[in-house]
Amino acid sequence: MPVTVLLVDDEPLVRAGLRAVLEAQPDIEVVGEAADGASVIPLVRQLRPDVVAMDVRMPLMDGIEATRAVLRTVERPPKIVVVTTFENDEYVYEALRAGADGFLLKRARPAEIVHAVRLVAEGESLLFPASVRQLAAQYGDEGGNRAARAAMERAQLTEREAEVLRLMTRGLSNAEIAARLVVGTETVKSHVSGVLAKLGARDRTQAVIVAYESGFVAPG
Amino acid sequence: MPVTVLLVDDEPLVRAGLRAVLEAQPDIEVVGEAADGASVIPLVRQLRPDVVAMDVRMPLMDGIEATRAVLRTVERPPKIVVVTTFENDEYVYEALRAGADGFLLKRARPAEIVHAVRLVAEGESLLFPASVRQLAAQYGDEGGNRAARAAMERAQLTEREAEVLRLMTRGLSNAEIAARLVVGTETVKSHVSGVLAKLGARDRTQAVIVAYESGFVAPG
DNA sequence: ACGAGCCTCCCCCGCACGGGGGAGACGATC
DNA sequence: GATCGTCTCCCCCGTGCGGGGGAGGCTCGT
Repeated sequence: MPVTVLLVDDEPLVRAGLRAVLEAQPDIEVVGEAADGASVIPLVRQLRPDVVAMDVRMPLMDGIEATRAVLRTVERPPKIVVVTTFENDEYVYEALRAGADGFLLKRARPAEIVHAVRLVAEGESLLFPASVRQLAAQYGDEGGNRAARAAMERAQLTEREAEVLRLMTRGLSNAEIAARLVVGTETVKSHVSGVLAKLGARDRTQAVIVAYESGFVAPG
Repeated sequence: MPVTVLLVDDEPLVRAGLRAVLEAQPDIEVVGEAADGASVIPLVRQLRPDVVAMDVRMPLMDGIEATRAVLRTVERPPKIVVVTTFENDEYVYEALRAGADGFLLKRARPAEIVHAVRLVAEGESLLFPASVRQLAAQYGDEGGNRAARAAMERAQLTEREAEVLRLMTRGLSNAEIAARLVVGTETVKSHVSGVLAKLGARDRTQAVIVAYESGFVAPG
């Protein structure tokens, strides 16, 4: 069975572009389109797509609220890929926090867009795909994954969270961090959860990766 | 209660040096010395030290075998710090695989030696301590943790293990790696275990750290 | 023909991890 | 005084993770 996709973008041109790219694939099928976030939920219920490609900046209801709404109200919700123009779009981060499964740059090459859709359909996170890394390098990012760096910058970790993250990047367990900071393990878990949520990471390993990619810690 | 330490080194001079450094601390007590690996086990049973500072290169029984023997035959075994002269001592890696809790360079500054003993006594791993990082940088290591790099070089990962590690550094879970490589999750677990053992890492997070520190993967 | 190494998959098991809640204390801000 | 954010700690709960075994098939080299 093909991967079914619902496109959500206020610009018809973008929708057409995405449709052309995706429909060129035999295993991907665009089952619907929406021009604003408000019409997403009924369409999702009706069409039950595997993946929703959602613009972040839209009139009426933006991609963040739409993502939240879909995940909250639809059972067995689709995977949501946030589509954006800029790496440094602060809305992307909010959308990821809201539960989106990844993000996609509009200027990405067709093959990368297709790849991204397939990956999230398989249930993978798109926070650190090789394609994004290459893309970042391609557009003149010298050292450090721009996406990861943006995630860190806008994460606004508290002092304590930053300290916990630093210890995570040293390979310490929650219990070890607790001992080091002279607090309870529950407290550390609390901070770790905050770090994961703010970085859009699924587990401590991904958080450490973001830390390295963003330059929060430097190897060597 | 103070941290009790057993010194194991064939050179009396080194033992004296370690003793002098450690005994200068009010919370650390050297409870015994051994000149070779063979006499370690009875001494550990008798003295029940918190930490054993063990040379890797010794006559009769080297630090690797001694480490293995202690961990296998003694219940509630002490923490074991492997003492070595060179970062690139291949025996160190073997000792870590055998279950040692960390390693220590003989040319480390006294404060760092003391720090290391305290840390392992607290139950922390000494694979990635800041002191070692600083030390590596101090001795002209440009970019990349020398210890981590040495670990990677001598790990001799198989092709499959290297591929799995690469996917780990992209933040993928075992199930996701399995899907990507089209194998079972049990297979992935098997490879992950191999990677962890060979790198001397406790969990996938530490493995990813070693990968970054060694230059196995480069951020950006 | 035999062993060595690698890849593959299986079992059982304990536990750290992370999600989802809630809650009290403190300081800053309004 | 009230509100907000931070830090601290607590509960329950599911599961991914990693250790410990084992085992079969494969290729390669002797």
